Amino acid sequence: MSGYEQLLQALREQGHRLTPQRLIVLRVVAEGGQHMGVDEVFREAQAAYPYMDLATVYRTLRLFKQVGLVTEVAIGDRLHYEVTRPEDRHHHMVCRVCHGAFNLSPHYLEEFNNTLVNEFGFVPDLAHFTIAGVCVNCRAESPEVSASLEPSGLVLD
Amino acid sequence: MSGYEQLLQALREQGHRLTPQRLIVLRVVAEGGQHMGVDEVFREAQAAYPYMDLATVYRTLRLFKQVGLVTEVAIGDRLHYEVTRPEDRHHHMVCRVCHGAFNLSPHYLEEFNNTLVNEFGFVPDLAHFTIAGVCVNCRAESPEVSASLEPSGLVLD
DNA sequence: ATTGTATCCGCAAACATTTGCAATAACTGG
DNA sequence: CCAGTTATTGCAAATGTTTGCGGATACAAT
Repeated sequence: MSGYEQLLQALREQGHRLTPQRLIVLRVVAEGGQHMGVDEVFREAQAAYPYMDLATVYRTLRLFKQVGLVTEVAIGDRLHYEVTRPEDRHHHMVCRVCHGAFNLSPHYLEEFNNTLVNEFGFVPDLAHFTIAGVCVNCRAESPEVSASLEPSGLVLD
Repeated sequence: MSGYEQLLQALREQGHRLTPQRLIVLRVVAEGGQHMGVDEVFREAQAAYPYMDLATVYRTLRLFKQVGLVTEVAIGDRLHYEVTRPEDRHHHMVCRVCHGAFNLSPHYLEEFNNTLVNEFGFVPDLAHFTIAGVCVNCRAESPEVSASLEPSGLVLD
């Protein structure tokens, strides 16, 4: 058993089945490198297996996300996916001006996490999350942007 | 000029027009009290003005969100809206088990905000944001939930 | 008031995502 | 290795959301 099958074994332990379609989707997302949109995943998956259905891609990505195999990132109102690598857990800072994505070490959220647990007994899902804002570069180029726009809400499922 | 028109004046200052449809949508969201879904807003708005169109509701809510008049909250994968009241800014903690929504004072995020600005020059949109997790009650009832599920990603636009 | 102009609306069509269902195939236990 | 059980798939239809466009209308300037 090599490559991604190892990852997928985690699925079986949660009562899910290891199908060729799922293997394909995971490989596509993994090899896609950069964050991939649903349509991109579908195209590549279909190339590898012509009968692949869009609904299957949606269902598979949702499953992977629930199980934690992939991480969902919203970049410029489109959803993207990347495989979750336990060794380099990180959060994303996405610039709403240039749509650039930056990584953020989990360390910065630990304190916040502890506060919520201690004060409210609320255990937040902080494993991978994305935070919108304006990056240094874009602030430098157009200083008014960061002040003018009322920020949109931060959302998760 | 009474009530919500005052709020809507902010629109005009940003070059948008103050239409009766927008007035209605804002009033519906405001009087809806609790976070309202798109369909609920549509139904009530249509009751007040039969020609109201779903597309208009979508467009209006998107505009209001951009301008900061309303805040978008994701509760159990459905989007909900509430009017932004400058006096009681707060964040949301949404339980992924019971879908209950709890308010969180901005105070808890200040430190985090400062860290991002100082360390990375990244100015996050933290005005209203939602964080998923498991609340005290649900943790008490089914202790395994909070541990078993790999959390889903946190997402924003 | 009247007119001009760009925004906005309502409608319909496009696009995106989810769901129901019957057939298929993965896993389990014998 | 085989049969039974149940999750999963592919397809099609339902549902949710966005977009194009011509006509309507809010706002500004006369």
